[in-house]
Amino acid sequence: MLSNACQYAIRSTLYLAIHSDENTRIGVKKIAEELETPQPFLAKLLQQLAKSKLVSSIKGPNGGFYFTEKNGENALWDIIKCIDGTDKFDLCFLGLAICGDENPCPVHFIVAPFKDKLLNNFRDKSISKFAEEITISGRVISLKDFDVLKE
Amino acid sequence: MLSNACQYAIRSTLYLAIHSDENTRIGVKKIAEELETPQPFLAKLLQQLAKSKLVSSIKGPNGGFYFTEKNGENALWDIIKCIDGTDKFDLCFLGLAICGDENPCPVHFIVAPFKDKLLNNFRDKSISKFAEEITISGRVISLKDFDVLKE
DNA sequence: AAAATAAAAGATAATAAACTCCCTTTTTTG
DNA sequence: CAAAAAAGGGAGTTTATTATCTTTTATTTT
Repeated sequence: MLSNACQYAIRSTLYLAIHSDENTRIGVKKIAEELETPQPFLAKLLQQLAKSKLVSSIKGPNGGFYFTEKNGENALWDIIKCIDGTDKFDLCFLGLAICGDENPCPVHFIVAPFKDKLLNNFRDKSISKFAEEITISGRVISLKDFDVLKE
Repeated sequence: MLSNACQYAIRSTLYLAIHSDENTRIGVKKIAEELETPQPFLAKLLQQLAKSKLVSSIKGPNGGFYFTEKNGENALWDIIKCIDGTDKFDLCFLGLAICGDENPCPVHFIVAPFKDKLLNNFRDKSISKFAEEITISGRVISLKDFDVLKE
C-alpha cells in the first residue's frame, strides 16, 4: 500500500520525533542503523522531508536531522503526501478512472468507507501524538535487536 | 494496493461471469477491447486464472474463455491470491516484519481492523454474487464509451 | 485430412521503483 | 584558516513490474 520509501520516511520521522530535539541532532547513519533501512536511500528521503519542513536539519559537524514542536504538528498524512503523493489513495480499487458514488465499480461501496475512515485517522492525529503514544505504550518502529528479544 | 495485473484479472473475471457461459466463449481480443486493457498482457493473466480454475477456457475455433457455475463459487480473494499473492496483505503497514497485536507498530491498531473487515468482504462474497449485483445495479467494470456517456 | 482459429507457453522489451555512488556545499572545531 | 563532519544534489545501477512478440498446441469446420 505504501512504498518502501514512504514506510522508511514515516518510521524515521517518528524516530526523530522521539529521540531528537533542537539541540540533539541525529545523523542519517545513526537513524538508518537504528531503523535498519538502506542508508543512502534514507538520506534522500530525509532531504525530501526537510525540504517540505516535515523534519528539520542542519549541516556541519554536530549537525543532523532533528524534530521541532512545529514539525510535530503535522500528520502522518503529510509525510505520505510528501513521499508517495496522494494520488493512489484517490484511485479506484479496480483501477477505473471513473468510479464514485454515482458510477461505482463492483467493490466501490465495500472499499470506500474503509478508505475514508482510515485516511481520516492519518489526517487527524498529529505526529507528536503518535510519538507520545509510542513512548508510553512501547510501539515498535525498529526491528533492531528483535531476534534477541524473541528468546 | 492491487497491481494492474490483479485489477485486470478481477475485471475480466467479472466480465466473463456476466457475459459468458459453457456455450458462449469469449476470446481475449474481445475481452481486452471491452475492458480497455492491454491484450497480450491480459492473455497471460487469463491463462493464469484458467490454470487455477478460476475461469474456464477451450482452444480452437469458437473457443475462448468462459465462466461456469463452479467458477462462480470462488471469491475475489481467490483471484487476488492467484495473481498478486496474499503476502502484501499480511504485511505490516509500515513494513515491519514483526508487527501484531503483541508487538504493534504505531499504526497497527488503526490499520488492522480495517484490513480484517475489508478482506473478509472479499473472502465471503462469491463471484457469482458480485456478477449478479453488477447486472442488477449497473456497477461499472469497463470504461468503454464512458466519454460518450458523460455528455 | 487440411485450413483456420484461439489458447498456451516461452522469450524478450520497456518502464518504474528501489537503491547506490560521487561530488558539492555548509558549518563547526582545532 | 584548514580539516572534518554532515546534509544537499545529480547521475547511475539494479530489480521488479508491466507489457509485447513469437512459436506451439489443441480444436473445430470444411
